[in-house]
Amino acid sequence: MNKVPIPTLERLATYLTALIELNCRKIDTVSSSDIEQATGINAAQFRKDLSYFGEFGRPGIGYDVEELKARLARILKVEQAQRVLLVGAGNLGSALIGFPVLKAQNFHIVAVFDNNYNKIGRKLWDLEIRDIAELAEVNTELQAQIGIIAVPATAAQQVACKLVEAGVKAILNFAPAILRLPEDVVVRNVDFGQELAVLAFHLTES
Amino acid sequence: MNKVPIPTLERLATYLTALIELNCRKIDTVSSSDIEQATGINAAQFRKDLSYFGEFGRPGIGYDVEELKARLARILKVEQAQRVLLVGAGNLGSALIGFPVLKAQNFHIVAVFDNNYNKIGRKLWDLEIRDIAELAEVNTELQAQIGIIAVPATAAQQVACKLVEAGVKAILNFAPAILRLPEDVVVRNVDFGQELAVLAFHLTES
DNA sequence: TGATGTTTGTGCCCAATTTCACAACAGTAA
DNA sequence: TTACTGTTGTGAAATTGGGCACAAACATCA
Ligand SMILES: NC(=O)c1ccc[n+]([C@@H]2O[C@H](COP(=O)([O-])OP(=O)(O)OC[C@H]3O[C@@H](n4cnc5c(N)ncnc54)[C@H](O)[C@@H]3O)[C@@H](O)[C@H]2O)c1
Ligand SMILES: NC(=O)c1ccc[n+]([C@@H]2O[C@H](COP(=O)([O-])OP(=O)(O)OC[C@H]3O[C@@H](n4cnc5c(N)ncnc54)[C@H](O)[C@@H]3O)[C@@H](O)[C@H]2O)c1
Repeated sequence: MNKVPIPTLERLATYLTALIELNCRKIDTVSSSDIEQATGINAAQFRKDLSYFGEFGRPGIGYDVEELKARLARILKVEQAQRVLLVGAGNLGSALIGFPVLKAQNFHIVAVFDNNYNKIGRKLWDLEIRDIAELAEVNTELQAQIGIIAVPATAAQQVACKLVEAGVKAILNFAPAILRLPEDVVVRNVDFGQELAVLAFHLTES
Repeated sequence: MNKVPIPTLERLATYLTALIELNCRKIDTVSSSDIEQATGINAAQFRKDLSYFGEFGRPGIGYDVEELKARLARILKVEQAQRVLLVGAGNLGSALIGFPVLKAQNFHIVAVFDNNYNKIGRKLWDLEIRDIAELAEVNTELQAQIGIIAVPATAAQQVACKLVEAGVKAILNFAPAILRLPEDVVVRNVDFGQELAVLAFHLTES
């Protein structure tokens, strides 16, 4: 169970989203082909992905939606609310805080930090923007393990270090910068420019 | 040159970003290991990626930054400005419009659409929010080939169809929905919840 | 009970991608 | 010229990931 491919993890999240949806629609059993229908991911792929974590379904029947949902949530560590720190109360940071889907998936942004004294103390939705200098201190109490970086690229490395000092073990980085951090900290980068570039490649000459 | 792996394309965008940066710093020649240094991507990987598109460097010397930058931009179709349509003038849409990095990478958001009559006609930064009903008409003039979907998941499919009708060939979709579109339309999905889930997986029990 | 139809879990193979390793090339210096 | 250092481009090996296909498990119904 130690060697789970990253693509598998990404798909698990997709399955979970689909299951939450199905659960809302009072559907209580699904087959792997139902999942393919709902997510576009190959049914065999789905079964293989699950097989990394044991057995989940019953041959001839399928999967219990409620149970599968619970087990996937457990695997992805979101059975209980995951606390998340956000650094950077700019355009993107504001959008993230006002993004209800995150909470629905059990990721709770519990604090926002910035270094701009015009912003510190103000409210962003229902959260007060705090001084980045207080990050470590605040997190001794909150004990969040996940951090989101939404500051300019030039400040990203510095902010990442502060997050790590504060005990954060996983970082979602929106700044176009590569972060150099200890081995045991997991980083994922999101780069919109990169996404657009891949799209543009497929276009014919304009 | 017909079968370029997607991961290669993603990395090309990263190289280009790094080269723009290096160019600004007046560095005129780089080796593949300099690129590894700057991007974290293995030097051999870099050379192999380039090899899909011909020869770029000189043995013993390295690569001319200016030239490589220009050639990558050409490959990724961003030598000239790429026009982009945005649908959804909400939290995320606003953040995207106020995001200068896109323009620096030559992606120009040239029109914003919404279906909320309280928003239509208002300005978002320097762009006027237009009625989604005008999408096709507006694009007969603009001829944008790329569209961004930043509307709720429930409206995503419908908006996608409208974009395609308007001539868009590539879509960046931020809504957590799977889009069913003609074969010749390229789609990339961005899902923050998924990114966070992959991060959370690596955490120890909280 | 047995026959029939579904659906899972997974061994196995193939395709895609990454990494290695080295010949070929370019410069430099004696 | 020769020797030496540095660096590319690329076949070939290694690794990784995806999907088929089938035995085994379960339900249903006569
Ligand atoms: N706006 C977008 O749609 C978008 C999209 C993708 C990526 N990004 C990236 O996300 C990051 C933020 O983008 P944005 O548009 O929100 O920028 P922004 O300028 O609106 O906000 C950045 C915020 O970070 C704060 N900040 C700067 N340095 C800081 C530091 N050292 N410590 C704490 N806070 C600091 C600023 O005060 C500001 O509030 C950038 O790196 C950008 O490239 C933005
Ligand atoms: N806010 C975020 O940080 C964030 C992050 C990732 C993904 N997303 C996704 O992006 C999408 C937009 O998020 P948001 O936070 O900006 O939401 P939002 O509610 O702030 O904005 C959505 C906008 O879309 C418009 N709209 C709705 N239906 C439409 C239609 N049929 N045609 C045209 N316009 C329509 C609405 O009027 C509104 O202005 C959602 O799918 C969300 O899940 C948001």
